[in-house]
Amino acid sequence: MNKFLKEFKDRGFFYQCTDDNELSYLLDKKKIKAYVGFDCTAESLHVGSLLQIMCLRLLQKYGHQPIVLLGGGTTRIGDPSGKDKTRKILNEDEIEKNSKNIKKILKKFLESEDKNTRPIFVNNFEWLKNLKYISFLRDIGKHFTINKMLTFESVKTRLEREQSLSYMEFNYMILQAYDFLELNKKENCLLQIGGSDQWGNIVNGIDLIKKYSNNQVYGLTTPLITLASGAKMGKTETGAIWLDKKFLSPYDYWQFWRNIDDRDVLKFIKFFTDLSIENIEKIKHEEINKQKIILANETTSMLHGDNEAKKCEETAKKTFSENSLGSALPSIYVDKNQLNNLDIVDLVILSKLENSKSEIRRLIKANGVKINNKTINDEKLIVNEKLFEKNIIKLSLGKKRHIKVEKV
RNA sequence: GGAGGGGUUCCAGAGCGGUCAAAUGGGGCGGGCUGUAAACCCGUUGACUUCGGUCUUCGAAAGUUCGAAUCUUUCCCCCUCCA
Repeated sequence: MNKFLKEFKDRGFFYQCTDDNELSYLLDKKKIKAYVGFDCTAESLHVGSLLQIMCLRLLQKYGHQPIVLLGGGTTRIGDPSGKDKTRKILNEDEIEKNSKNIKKILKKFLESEDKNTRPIFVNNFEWLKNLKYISFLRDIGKHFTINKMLTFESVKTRLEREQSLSYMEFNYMILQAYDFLELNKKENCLLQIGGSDQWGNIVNGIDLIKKYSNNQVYGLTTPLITLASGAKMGKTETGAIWLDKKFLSPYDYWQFWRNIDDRDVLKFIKFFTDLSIENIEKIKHEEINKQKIILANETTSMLHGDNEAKKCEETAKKTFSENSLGSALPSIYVDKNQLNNLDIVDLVILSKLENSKSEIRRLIKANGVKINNKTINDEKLIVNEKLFEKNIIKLSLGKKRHIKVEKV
């Protein structure tokens, strides 16, 4: 088997392929270009997209060139796959802003000195915006049959549940197929990789290319990742695990990985780090918490850099083992003039760790709020100078939520 | 087109005129145990509060009543069966 494909499988990335053997043969024979599409529905990607990013890194490792397709055009339509409702349509400015920011994030993972593996960024709005309806129907539309389109999972479920599917959304799969065709023509892209929910869309593109230009291209999908607890990857109770530090601090990102369920750790090390399979075999025998720290360090340094990852580890050690403060712990700032006018409940509100005063009062009653590691029992405690140590307060909610309060 | 069943707090799901901010389970949060894990145990889980209470919630609106999640009317949405 081709080496890339072998590692792809060894790491657990593999779910389905349109033609295993042929693809393996092709990859042995030449360096190819392969693409993954990213939605621009939010300003940042979250860890739910991380597996796809890792796929592209793996391609680079074996000398292939990744194409990143930003869905600036298709996001204007909205992918109905896996959704039971039409989602709200974003306006053009938002989509533009999102695609720029997403590109910035992806660069952190994919930037390369080698021009043969340097990522090619494209935005499908470039070609979708100029489509002429009549000629599009004649050239592209004729290759699609409604009969077949109706059998696709995304369409079928909507129809079965009598949830409306607009004609606009119905066209999404055609546009995605067209993207592949366009990339095949422009860049000679031969492979599309995506999550298992994208299978239908990918196959459509392959069929279209076959019919349109008689070229053979391939599709490869990754499994849907579920956590040992049964929850979906990337969404926690407190919110999505964003990749942009504007939305989630490196420290919190590090903590997310540090807190992964025991049963998921090795799987995730394979998924989300660059450590070699042989190396991972050795790590297997390490103590579980050490494994988690490796996972957290590797993932954080890939996104935020080595230095930041080290700071996070150090901060975690200080916070949890030494009851002190580390540099990576997120801070909030309190104006000197506000002191004495602020009670403990207000302070927690300011910290954004909680946003309900009732909840904070409840927490205080349950011994869940600490200042400088001392449990607070008085919900009316006034925040004054005395609480600060060198202009800093360590504010804790429960065992895991900590923040620095700095006086300015 | 005809006949029924239903929309309840984050989710599932009870309540069917006052004792209902609404049973129970799940999830979340806090505490305990531990390893910043899982499992388990305990507590808690609408908002605000001067801790006396106050305000908003049971698909939407209007009504009956001293009093409505519970009754009536209209509307919206889902499900099942028959044609």
